Amino acid sequence: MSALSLAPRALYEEVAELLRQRIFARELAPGSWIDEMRLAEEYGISRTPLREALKVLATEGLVTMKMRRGAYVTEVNDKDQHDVYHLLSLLESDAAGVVAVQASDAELAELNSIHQELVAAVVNTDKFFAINERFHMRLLEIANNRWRDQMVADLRKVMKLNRHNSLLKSGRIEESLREHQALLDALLARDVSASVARMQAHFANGLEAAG
Amino acid sequence: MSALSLAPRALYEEVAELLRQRIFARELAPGSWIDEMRLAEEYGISRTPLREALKVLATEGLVTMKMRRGAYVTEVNDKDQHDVYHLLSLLESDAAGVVAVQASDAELAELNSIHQELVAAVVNTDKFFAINERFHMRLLEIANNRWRDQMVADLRKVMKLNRHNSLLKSGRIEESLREHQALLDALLARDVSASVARMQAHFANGLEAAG
DNA sequence: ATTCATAATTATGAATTCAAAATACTGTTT
DNA sequence: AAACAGTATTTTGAATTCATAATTATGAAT
Repeated sequence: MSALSLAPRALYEEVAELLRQRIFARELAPGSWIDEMRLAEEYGISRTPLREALKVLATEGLVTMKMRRGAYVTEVNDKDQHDVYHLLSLLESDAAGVVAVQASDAELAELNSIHQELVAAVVNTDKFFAINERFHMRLLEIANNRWRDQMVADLRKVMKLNRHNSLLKSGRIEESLREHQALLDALLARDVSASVARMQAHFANGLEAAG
Repeated sequence: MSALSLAPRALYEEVAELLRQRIFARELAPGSWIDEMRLAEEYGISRTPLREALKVLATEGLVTMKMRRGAYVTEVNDKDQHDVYHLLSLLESDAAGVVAVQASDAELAELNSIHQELVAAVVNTDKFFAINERFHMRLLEIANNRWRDQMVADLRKVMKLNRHNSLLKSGRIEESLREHQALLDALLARDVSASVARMQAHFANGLEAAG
């Protein structure tokens, strides 16, 4: 009904983001059919940009196109969940190794400062999650590989499809904090293999918690 | 002009594949503008499925969409080349480790038999390349992670954008064969860390050759 | 001749229209 | 009541049309 805000991004990008949010919120449930006409009308747009957005989501893996029967929200089973998590662990721990070697002192100091924020936010779960996310993202940025950034972003999106989506269980805050501290120590010591190992351990524990 | 063959795949997929081939063949050169109307007319289709295909390629990283000025073939600089290669090495060496653990004896035997074909094809460069590709692909399949398969496929596409695109220089055939042999030995011994290391070495040498 | 303003052209982004396939519905037969 | 055939409706996929932004061409002024 209501028109979308004037887009600095292309309309199909805007729509893709809206659909992602609805998929992550499970408003569009895994396995369910996506009603193009209904959504186009709801957003007050034509099917054309909506279908373009669906094709983008299909390439990202969030949506599955079935020939002559439209788009469906991808169902992510336990094995998929495990496989994706494995790749995230691989990519992010490699990034940690790169950061240990390549980061400037200023960049390491910045990671350290984000970590201090994390320590301070230990009482506030939501804030902790947000800062934790920022720490991981900033580490990736510092590792400076836009292709990995893209892949990690896509994989994290897929992880969000799962009900047990959080990469960080609320019961593990203190434990997670210790793991972060260990990672940071390794980074500041510029110890590559230790940095990789600490990040791997962080992920290994996270998966266990996620079941 | 001439219509496309009746598609078992969706038309936009078909078109995406045709465009990929033209991009890899540098008929559509890096940095160049993609003329929608011209291509649509050439393929005898409308702009609609062509534009859908372009959005898919944009999500894959082969094409860059510029707001209100259309699609451009992505330019891959030396750093991109290096970054992508790094990720391929990471993903495929991890896959080798997984295969060392998880593969059945029959699957390892199959890899061994492909390797024997490789040995036999050492005199025929084109054949060697093809079999080498098959070895890598089969190893990934055995590692059994469809998300990694997709990522590796996309990264290999990006590698092809570069002029020095081959993952295997012709001067390195014998050397490459020795690396494969070492990898296979590690796999057959089910030695995970050795398998990972051998695959990493294989990639490290390949990049050096690629300059 | 060069710069600038304006008009004409072209290309993009998105809506609309259309054809064909898939699905749902209806009524009949057993 | 269940199964089926045939029809109507819905939905997809793709072509066409349309509005607007960007580019190019034209011409006037310096």
